[in-house]
Amino acid sequence: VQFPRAALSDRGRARLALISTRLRIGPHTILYARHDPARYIYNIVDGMVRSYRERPDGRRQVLGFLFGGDLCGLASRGRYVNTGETLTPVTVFRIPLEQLAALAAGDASVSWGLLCKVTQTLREAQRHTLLLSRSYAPGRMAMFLHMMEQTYPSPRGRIVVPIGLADLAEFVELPPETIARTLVELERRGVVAREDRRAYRVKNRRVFETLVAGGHL
Amino acid sequence: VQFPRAALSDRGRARLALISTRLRIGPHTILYARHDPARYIYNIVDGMVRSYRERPDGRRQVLGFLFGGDLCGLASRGRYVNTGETLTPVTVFRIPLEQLAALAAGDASVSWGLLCKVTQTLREAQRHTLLLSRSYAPGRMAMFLHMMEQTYPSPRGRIVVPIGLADLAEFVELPPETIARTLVELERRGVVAREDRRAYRVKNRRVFETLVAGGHL
DNA sequence: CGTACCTTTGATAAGACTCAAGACTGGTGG
DNA sequence: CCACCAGTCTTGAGTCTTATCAAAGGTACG
Repeated sequence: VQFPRAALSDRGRARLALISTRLRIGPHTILYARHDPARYIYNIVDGMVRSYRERPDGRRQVLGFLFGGDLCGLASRGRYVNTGETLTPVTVFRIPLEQLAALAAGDASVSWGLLCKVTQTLREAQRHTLLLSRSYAPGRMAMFLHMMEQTYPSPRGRIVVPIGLADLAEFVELPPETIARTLVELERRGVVAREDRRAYRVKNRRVFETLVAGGHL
Repeated sequence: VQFPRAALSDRGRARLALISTRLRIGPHTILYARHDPARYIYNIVDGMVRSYRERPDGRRQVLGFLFGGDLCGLASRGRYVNTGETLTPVTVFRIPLEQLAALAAGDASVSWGLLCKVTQTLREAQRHTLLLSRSYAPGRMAMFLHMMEQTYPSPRGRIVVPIGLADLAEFVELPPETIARTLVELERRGVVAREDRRAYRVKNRRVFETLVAGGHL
């Protein structure tokens, strides 16, 4: 599937606006929780949200990072399947699920728009799968940076990672120690440079791409 | 998002039937290839399809296994993003993308139906992510069996794995040697038993669940 | 019966995880 | 302005798992 990034019709957009609420939310706030009755879905305008599940051992399994333009709050049989938590300050449109369903059932342009969004989310999920499939830590980190570079564009080749090491660790599914070590290693080898505590720059694009593609240092 | 598994309206279903073609396809056949112009999407009726990408080093990165009821042939900007290949003999509905788009743009029930399918695919992708996030091999294998058990139901607790070791290896992203070793180990510990070359049975459900949940042997 | 492929086993080395301690940061209050 | 504190990040040493290479055992098919 997919599909022109066909915009909503004006009428559809107007109707959506009628039922949705714009909210500003602080960092590290739960938007919705797994197993809770799903009443809203969220369309992110700006900021970074993570979607995760709790594991029996208390650790978190991160399913994805979501950014402006993404939809979150997926549900199955009326319950949220994941938990959504803001990482940075976030602006969202909160859309009541029932009204949305009613709207979408009658307006093809609305359900079409939703379809495009979900499709996009699916592609994100597959990128994440790709990331996890790289078992070599430097490769996985390179892929993460590559992902941030594309998803969260920033001027002049700066790669901004607006989150802490622990959050990052859960996303890439490596212990924080390994992350730190690996970043130091990448820096030592001249592949990337650290501009700022939370910003990097690719110094050797060739080696970087090799790592992303699956090569070893 | 998600959404009653709302059936298509009868009218929508009839229209879909008009434009789609039912095909039977042999095993190990390419349905569609990454980067090719996307002309069709496929609704699987029966059989098993894998969606993958080629890596620069020639190995395959499997994005998912697809079964009856799943939709495949996702595209972006008019090109397939993954390659779809049958593993077993497969029955599919082949639906021309352009006609589908036209239909969905006008018929909310059709685009709604698509939305449900894609949402389901997304959940599958997230299950796969969950699988890969388990870095401990026995845990990953347990999770794979668990997944096959749910997705591909079979009588009396038999877990059928209708594919070869090499294909399996690409899906779970472990070398075939590790798979073999791990399965032998699981058997030796009495967690699962091998009924047949390609069918297993859980012998110790408690330990099995522990592994799925993230515990170690 | 032989051959080709798939699966299993073995030995080795590389890499990642764990636990633990040390450095750094940013923010607080004296 | 400085000292302190809590949290975050980095480094170190050792253990364990897994990847890799190589070869033997099995199986299916001609």
